[in-house]
Amino acid sequence: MDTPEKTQIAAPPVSAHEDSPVFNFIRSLSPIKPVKSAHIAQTFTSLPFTSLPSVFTSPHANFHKDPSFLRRHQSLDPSNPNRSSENHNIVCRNGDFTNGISQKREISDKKVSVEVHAEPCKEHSDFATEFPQNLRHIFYNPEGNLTGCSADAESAVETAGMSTPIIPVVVKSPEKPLPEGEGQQQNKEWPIDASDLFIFSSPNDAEAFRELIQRSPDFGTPVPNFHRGLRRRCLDFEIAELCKLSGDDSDYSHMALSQHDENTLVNEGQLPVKSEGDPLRCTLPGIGLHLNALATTSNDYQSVEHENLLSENQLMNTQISSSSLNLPNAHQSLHESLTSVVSEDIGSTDNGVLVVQDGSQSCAYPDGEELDHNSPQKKRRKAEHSEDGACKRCNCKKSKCLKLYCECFAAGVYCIEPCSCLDCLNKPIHENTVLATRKQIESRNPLAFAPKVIRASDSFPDTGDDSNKTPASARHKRGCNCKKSGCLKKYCECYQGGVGCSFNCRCEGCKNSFGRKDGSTLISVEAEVIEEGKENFEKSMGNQGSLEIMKQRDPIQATPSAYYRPSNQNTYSAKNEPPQSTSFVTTSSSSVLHASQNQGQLKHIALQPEFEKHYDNNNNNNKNNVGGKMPEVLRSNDTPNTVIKTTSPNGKRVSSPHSDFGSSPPLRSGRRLILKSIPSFPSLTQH
DNA sequence: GAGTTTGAAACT
DNA sequence: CAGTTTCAAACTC
Ligand SMILES: [Zn+2]
Ligand SMILES: [Zn+2]
Ligand SMILES: [Zn+2]
Ligand SMILES: [Zn+2]
Ligand SMILES: [Zn+2]
Ligand SMILES: [Zn+2]
Repeated sequence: MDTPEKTQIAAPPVSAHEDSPVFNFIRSLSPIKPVKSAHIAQTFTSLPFTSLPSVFTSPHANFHKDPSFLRRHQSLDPSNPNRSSENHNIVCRNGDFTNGISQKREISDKKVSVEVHAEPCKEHSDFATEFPQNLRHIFYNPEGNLTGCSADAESAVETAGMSTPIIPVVVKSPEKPLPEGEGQQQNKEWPIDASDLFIFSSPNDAEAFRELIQRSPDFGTPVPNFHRGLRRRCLDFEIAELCKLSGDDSDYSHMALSQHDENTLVNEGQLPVKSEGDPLRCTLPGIGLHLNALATTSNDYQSVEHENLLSENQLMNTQISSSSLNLPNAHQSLHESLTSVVSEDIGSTDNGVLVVQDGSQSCAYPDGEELDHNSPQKKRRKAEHSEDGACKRCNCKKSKCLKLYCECFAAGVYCIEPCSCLDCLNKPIHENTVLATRKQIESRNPLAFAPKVIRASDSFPDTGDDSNKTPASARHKRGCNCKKSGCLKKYCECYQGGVGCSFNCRCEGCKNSFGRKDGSTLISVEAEVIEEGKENFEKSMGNQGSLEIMKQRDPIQATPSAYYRPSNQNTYSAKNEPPQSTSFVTTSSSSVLHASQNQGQLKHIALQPEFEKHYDNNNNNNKNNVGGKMPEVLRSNDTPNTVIKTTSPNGKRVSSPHSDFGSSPPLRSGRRLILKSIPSFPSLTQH
C-alpha cells in the first residue's frame, strides 16, 4: 500500500495508448494541429523563441521532431517582427497595453527571448511586449490571475498550455507513438506520465487540443497591464515551481520558451495564477511538486522525445497548477508581485528556471532537491510575503503523503518545507514512488487528481444549455456527501470549493450558500447566497486554498484541456475575498466537440461565470483587468471557434460510454459529471 | 495547542 | 456497490 511500486505504473499505458482509439484520434487530429501549432509556434512562439538562446533549445526539440516545424520557426523568425508585431498589436488590444505594443515590436525585432524578458521583465510592459503571443499567454495568465480573473490566468494558462502542449503532442504522436510511454524516466517524474497524458489526453485532449489550437491562434488576450502589478512573495514560489514545470515541458517551448526560458515565462504566467496565494502563503507549494518534478525530469531527460512528452504533461501540470492557484484577492498585489517576480525570474533567465526554483525553495521546497536542478540562484524573496511564513500545507502523519488524504499529493505537488508531515514520501527524491502511487490511484480513479470543482460556464449566455444555471455553474466533480455540515462549512468540498451543490451531491440538509443542489439558487438568489457564502468563506478560508489550487493540475494528467481552468476566484487569498470557487475549480471550455465525438470526453470545465462578480468584489480594478484578461483570453479563444466546438453535438456531455475512464469510480455511476462543455467564454471580454 | 467533528479516501 | 475504517483537515475550545 504504502509504496506504490513502479510495477503498477508500468502496467498501464503506453502500449495501450498507442493502440487505443485515442491515439488514433489524436493522429487524425494531428494533421490539423500541426498546422495550427506551426502557426502558433511560428507566428507567436517560434519567433520569439527562436531567438531564444540555447535554453529554448528544448522546446525546439519538440518541434524538432518535425523538421519542417523547425524550419518554419526559423524561417518565421525573420518574419517575427512583423508577425510578432501583429500579434502584439492584437495583444495590446486585448491587454490594452500601449506599452506592450511598442515594446513588443522591439522585442520582435530583437527577438530577444527570455533574456530580454528578464531585463525588461522588470517592467511589466516589457514583459508583455516581449512575449508576444506566446509570452502573452504566459503573462497573460498571471495577469488574469492578478486581475482577479483567475479565469484569465487560467485561460491564459490554457492557451499557453494548450497551444504548446497540443502541438507537441500532436506532432509526437504521429511521429512517435509513444516511445516514452514507458517512460521509465517519465515515471520518475511526476508529470512525466506522458503515457497518462496520452491516455487521458486522448479523450479529453482532443477537445482540449482543439480548443487550444483554436485558441492559441486567437489568443490575443493580453493583458499585460495586469502583469505589472503582479508581484508577490508567494508568487516567487509559484513562479519557481511553475518555471520548473514549464521548463520541463519543452512542448511549451513552442510557446516561446525553451526550457529555461519557457520555464521562466511559464512560471510567470503560472505564477500569477498562483499568486492568488500571495497572500497566500504558500499555496504554491503544490505547484512545486509536480511541476518541480517535471522540471527536474526535464532536466534529467532532455532527450527530446521524453522531454516533449513530459514537458507536455508537465506543462499541463504547471498550467493547471497555476490556474489552480487562483488568486483570489490579491489581484493587484499579485499582479505587482508577479510582475516583478516574473521579471526577475526572467532576468535570471538563464537562471530563470533556477530562480524559480529558488522561489519554490524558499517556500515550497526547502528540500531544494527539485530546486537543485536548476539552481541556485536567487532565492528571491519568496519569503517575503509569506507573511506568516505560512506556507504550510499538509500535516499528514500516517499517509506518508502518498494518498489523497494528503493535500499536497492530491494537488499533485511535492511536499515542501511548510508541510508538517511525517515520514513524507512525497518529495522529489521519491519521485518514482510518488509517480507510481499516483498512477495506481489514477488507475482506480482517473479523476482522482482532477480538479475537484469544474466550472461550467454558464457565463456563456450562448450556451444556454446549462441546466444548472447556477450562477456559477461550477460544481464539484463528485459532489459532496455532507450529513451534518449542511454544506455550510469547509467540511463540504462543494462549499470549500466555492460552488453550490449539484445533483451530484448527496448531501443532507444542504444549505450551501453557493447554491443548493436543488438549483434553487436562482440568479438573484444566488448572488445573495453567494455573497453570504463568500463572506463565510472569507472568514473561514482565510488562507487556504493553496493545495486545492494545486489540485487543478490534475487535469493535466487527466485532461489537458481541462487544465486550463482558471482557477478563478476561488481562492481567496487571505481573507479578503470570498472565494467563490475555491480551489479546485477547473474550467474548461469546451471545445470538446471534436474530442467528444471522437472519444473524448473530458471534463469540461467551464469558465466561471462569476468572474465578473469576483472581480467586482475583489477589485474595483477588475473591470479593467477583468475585461482585459478574461475576455481576451476567453474571448479570443472561445469566441471564434471555441463556442462552436463547445457546443458539441449533443450538448455536451462529455461522458461517453467508454469514456475515459471506463469506470470511473469517483464519478458516480449515474451521474457523472458530464461536464458539459461550455463554450469558452463568450463574452466576458472587455470588449 | 489540544481535542472534537467531519466527510473524503481507503479498505474490506 | 455498500459498509466500515482510516485519515487529515476543519472546526471548536
Ligand atoms: Zn501530506
Ligand atoms: Zn505536504
Ligand atoms: Zn509530506
Ligand atoms: Zn456538502
Ligand atoms: Zn455538495
Ligand atoms: Zn449540499
